[in-house]
Parts: sequence; structure tokens; C-alpha cells
Amino acid sequence: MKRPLSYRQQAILGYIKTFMSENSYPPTVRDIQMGCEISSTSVVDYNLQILQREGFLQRKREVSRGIELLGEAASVAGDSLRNLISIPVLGNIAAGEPLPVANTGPWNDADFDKVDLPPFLTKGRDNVFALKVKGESMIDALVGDGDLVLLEPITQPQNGDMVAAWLEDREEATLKHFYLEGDQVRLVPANSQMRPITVAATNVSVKGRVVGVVRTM
Amino acid sequence: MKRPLSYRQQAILGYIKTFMSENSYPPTVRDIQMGCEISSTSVVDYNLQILQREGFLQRKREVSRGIELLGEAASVAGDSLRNLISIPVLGNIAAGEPLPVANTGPWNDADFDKVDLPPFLTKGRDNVFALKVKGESMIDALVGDGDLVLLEPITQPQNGDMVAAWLEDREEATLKHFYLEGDQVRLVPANSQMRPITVAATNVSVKGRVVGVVRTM
DNA sequence: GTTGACATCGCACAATTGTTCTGATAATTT
DNA sequence: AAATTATCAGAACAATTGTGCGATGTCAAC
Repeated sequence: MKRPLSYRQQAILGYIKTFMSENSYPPTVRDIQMGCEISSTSVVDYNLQILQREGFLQRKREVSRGIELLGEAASVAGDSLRNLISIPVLGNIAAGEPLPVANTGPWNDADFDKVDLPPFLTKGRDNVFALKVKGESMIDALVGDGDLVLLEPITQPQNGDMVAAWLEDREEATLKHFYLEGDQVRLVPANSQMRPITVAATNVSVKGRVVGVVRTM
Repeated sequence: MKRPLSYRQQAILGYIKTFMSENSYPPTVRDIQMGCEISSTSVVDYNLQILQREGFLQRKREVSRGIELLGEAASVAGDSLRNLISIPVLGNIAAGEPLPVANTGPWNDADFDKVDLPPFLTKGRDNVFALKVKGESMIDALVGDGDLVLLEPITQPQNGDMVAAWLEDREEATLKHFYLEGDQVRLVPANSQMRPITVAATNVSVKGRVVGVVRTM
């Protein structure tokens, strides 16, 4: 599925760069259509979808000029870009809600919102993704409603790691420190005033390791 | 004809800056309407015309999001468009330790450690600084040891803001939601399971408003 | 009190603009 | 050659979004 950009896709990408450096706002589909001498808006849309899937840009649906160049493309169009890392927000995390599956490999799927974060938050880890916290059920992990939790997709954590786990029997997602003790797992809240819980190891399915938390107000 | 910008015009201009630093494309008239809590699109249009006449921005007729900031406004919004923002870490915050003074104005650089953060965390606010949390005394604000708290240096918060405050009599720093009630101040923890405290307003000295929290593990 | 500039409001209209649908054409694979 | 996939065309649709207009409120000057 990794194929080089077609001539038309390069033309579109180049046009967007040029347009944005001249205009301070992104072009419309029809701007691109005329600028690249394409006969139909649907062709533009079609190729924009591909460019999005390949990670060259991000589009907001139903938003006029909702185009944002990503990665190297952005640095050319906008001014200097110091290494920002684009992280996909795969979904929500809430006590009652199953955790979005963190299928390995690069997320070609550009169907997700992205957040750009500085490298020190991910420390070079691969495939870091983010989940948005819904509700107040994670407060014992010092995480509140609306927070963004950054996760590294691993299933075999080290003792002491804070993990996002799914408890099979309770049908509940949780964020806790992980300690394997024989065939039992002790899950310890970050807030030491709260009680740890101990459950059977087979009952815990770890979805990822928490590497960071970001909160805006 | 040269009169200072009205409050509403400043709000609109500020909103456009913030919006562009977060989104890489300008807001619509209706974005501004909602963002500045204006009741009619025509009011936005009216004020945008004035801002254009006064040279703060340029508009393209009949073009959605056809707003371009001019002069100093442009550099502020444009700079932060894709760049990391360098924020000084002025010191620590701990229950027993006085809060570092947030003297206004630009910080004498070089004297402090810096963290580079993406613009969506500060949303274009000026003079944002960071404090590093020491100890577990802030857990009821959903903030733990080692977290980085981002603060905007204000002393007159709005009700509901989360503030960093110094309690004179207790000689204690704290992070709480702020509610002024007559000559009393109610300080409410983010963790709603914890109890609010109420103290005399004269006893509370607000050092800044919390705009974000960053945690790495 | 009246006037007039300034600011606002609510609503409607029309232009812009993203999306979708069906089918056709070209490129590639079997 | 047939089948499959990738790309394109054209048009219509629907959502977004800028603009215009009549009416109201405010406030200072006369």
C-alpha cells in the first residue's frame, strides 16, 4: 500500500504549500482544482484523501479550508518547524467503555484527530497514541475529564509501570500501576490514599503503558 | 476616527490569534461569534470591518475564513503556528514552599530551565510559565510529584479558574478552583471527593491561573 | 426632547465550499 | 483477454459561511 505519490498528488501538495505561503489560509477544494487544472472537485477530494491517509496532511470534515499540512510539508509551508511529533487520538477512555484497540504498526489510518507534541513527552518511543479521558472515573490515577493520556502500545508491562488495562470480569477500563505477583496482579492507584486492588492475572488485559498526561484548561 | 479598540474588538482580535495558533487556518465569522459570545454574526462582521479599517487585519470578500492578521498581530499568531513555545520553569511548587514570584514582563531568559511545548497548551496567552510539582500535596488537584504546571500570571482570577495561591496564615501553597463569595474565598479541589475550604479573601494571594498540566513517566 | 453617530440584534438570503453519487477511463494484475 | 484496481469526470446536493437589511438600544451633544 506504500506507493510513491502520483504526479497529481505532488502537484496538489505543492499547490497547497504555495497557496498557504502566499495567503495565510489554506485553499479550498476548488482553489486546488483550478490551481492544478483538474476537471472535477471529486478528483481533488479523492487525492486529498490519499494524501491524508499517507500522512501528508490532516483534514477536518465539513470545514471549509480545513486542511493542515503535517510533518515536513508543514515546515516548508509554514516557517520553521522544530520537531513536533504527531500523535493520533484513537478514542476515549472511560471506566465503562472498552479501550480502543491499539493495532500495531504505523497508523496509516488518518481518520483520527492528531495532537502535535514535543519529543520529550514520548522520548522516542514508537507508536505512541493518545486517548481522551471521559468522566471522573480515573481521578485516582490523577487524571481528570478531558485529559489526554499518552500510551505506548505494550501488553507485557514491567512492574511499576502505569498501564491502561481492561478488567474482563468487571468490564471496566482502568489506569493503575501494575505489579505482577505470581498469578495475581496488584493494581495500585497513583493516589496513594486510594486502595490497591488485586485480581487474577488472566483477568487483566493490558492495552498500553502510560507515558504521559496532558491537560489543558 | 482614531479611537482605541473597544473591548469587543480586542476580544475578537485575541480570539483570532488564539484560533490561528491552534488550527492553522483562520476562524469563520461564526467561530468568532461563538468564541467571543456575541449574539449575532452581523456584529462580528461590523467589528471586523472596523478592525480592517484600522489596519489590524485584512479581509477578502466572499472568501470563507478570508482573514489575514497584519502587523504585530500576524507575527504573534504566525510564530506560534507550528513552532514550539519556550516556557521558563521558574521553580517548584510544594505545599510548604513559597511560590516563585511571577514578576510580569519578559523573563530574564537564561536564568531558568526551559520546556518547549506546542502552542495549543498555552493558547496564545502571554508570559506563561511553568512550575515543577514537588511532593504529593497537590493530589487533590489531580497533580502529582514531578508534574509540570503551566501558569498564566494573573492575580485577579475569575470564579471557577484553577489558581495557584498562597495562603498567608497557613504559609501554604495550593492549587484549587477559585470562587470569590463576598469577602470569603472558597477553594475547591479538582477531585470532587475532597472537601472545599473557605478562607478570608485577604488571606489568599493568587499567583497565577493554571492553564495546563504536563506529566511524563 | 431631539438628533445622530455608534453599537447591537435577529433574521434571511445568497455565495461559497465540502461531499457524494454514478459512471467512465486508464493502469495494473491475473 | 479478462478482471481488478486506481484514477478521473460531471453533476447534484447539502452544509458551511459571508453579507445585507430593518429594527433596537446607548449615549453624548445640542
